[in-house]
Amino acid sequence: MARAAAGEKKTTRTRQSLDTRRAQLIAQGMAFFGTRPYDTVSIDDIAEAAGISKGLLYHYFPTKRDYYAAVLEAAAADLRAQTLVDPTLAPDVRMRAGLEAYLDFVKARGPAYVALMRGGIGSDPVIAGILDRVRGHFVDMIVKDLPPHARPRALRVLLRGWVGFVEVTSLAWLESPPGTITKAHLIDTASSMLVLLLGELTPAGASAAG
Amino acid sequence: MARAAAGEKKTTRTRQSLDTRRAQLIAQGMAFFGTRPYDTVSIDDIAEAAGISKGLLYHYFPTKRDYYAAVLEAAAADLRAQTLVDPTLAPDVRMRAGLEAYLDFVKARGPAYVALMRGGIGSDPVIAGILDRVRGHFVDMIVKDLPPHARPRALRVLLRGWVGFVEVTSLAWLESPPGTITKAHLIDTASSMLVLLLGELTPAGASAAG
DNA sequence: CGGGCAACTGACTTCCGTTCAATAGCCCAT
DNA sequence: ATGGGCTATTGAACGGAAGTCAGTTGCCCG
Repeated sequence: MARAAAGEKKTTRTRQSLDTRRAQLIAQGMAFFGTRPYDTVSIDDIAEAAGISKGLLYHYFPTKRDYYAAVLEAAAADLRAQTLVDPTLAPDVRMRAGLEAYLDFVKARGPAYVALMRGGIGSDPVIAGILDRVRGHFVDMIVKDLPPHARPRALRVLLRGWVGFVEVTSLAWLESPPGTITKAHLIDTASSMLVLLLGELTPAGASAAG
Repeated sequence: MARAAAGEKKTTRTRQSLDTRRAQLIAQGMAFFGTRPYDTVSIDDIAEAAGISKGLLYHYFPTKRDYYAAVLEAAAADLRAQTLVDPTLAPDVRMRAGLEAYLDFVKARGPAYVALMRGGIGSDPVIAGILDRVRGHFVDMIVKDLPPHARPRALRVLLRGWVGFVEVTSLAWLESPPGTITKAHLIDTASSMLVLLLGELTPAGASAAG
């Protein structure tokens, strides 16, 4: 109601399309949540940085947690998109290409990626689900190239472990001083590990049968 | 001030030693943070469950985050203690024993362990540091048994990855329907992976020399 | 037994997530 | 072009939770 000293930037109210605004807010969220822990980022911070009122954020996301989940989901989609490789390539070449794309992605996004993918809010089922699906996606990519397996579920557990191996080495690589280990070495080792892991599984060597 | 209707349970105030109370609060925190996400647990909840006033909790921990960190640290110490193995055993036997102890621990603690170790508050350096140190501890255990390596830092990055492999497979195992994969199979595979990983490193095979 | 140290309390402040009635930019029918 | 309506947008208000502090009381030690 204080209409007195208007005329300065009262009419700055710019109406945006739903998708545009949503995209802006998600980008804003990536910047914040990639830098600071969830509970230290306030809705006011985000609203101010985005140049909108706090209320508007709730027009797009029902809750702070939902907002965070949306941001994380976007980051996950980004990762998936960035690690797509030409499906016509031979499986082993494709795997190395995917691995390289993954490492490039991690390096390019740096700490923000680390922060987001480390999980944000532990033990929230929705959040954990998003991260699980990212790992599941990579497992799918690998399984797609494999001949049918006698124990698909066991296979998936172990492949998920391999994805964990890649994740953790990536983070360690990112945080290690330069010269500690090369990207090529990482790709070589991860590839070998996958080959060896699959080799462990296909023969009758797997002891735990029945 | 309002001393009027006293006499009921006003004198319930029991004075505890610092260590006792602290231990109680940490146990209480494990129960809460193992079940619910960080930001849905209020100090009031914990205080009420512990039968103390909110103010007292701040007498022991300067901040909710510090409290959380202390709880996580305790959980980590617990894990370390539970996975100690007889150092006189042969290295390979010791490794399998450690692996088994780890899996037993995960199984026994179940979801609470998962929730805590998944990180609670993403991107908080203190929290991340605690989890990093747990992984580092396991890497230390492995490295201790190894002959000196030409590239110790690269070795540690990859061993850290192996620990990640074990972590992720453990969680996948825990959450998978029974019969998916046996503990013995997991131990076999993880052991093989470690042997193979070390085999990849020792020979001149590592392409990326420097 | 009484004095004092430290555990303990509870009320208070501040800040943050969430709600909602009111407002105003933009598109469309006329 | 214009005015009406749909909805993006606002800002103020509410409840609740983190953190503070001056005061209180259990307990040990002389």
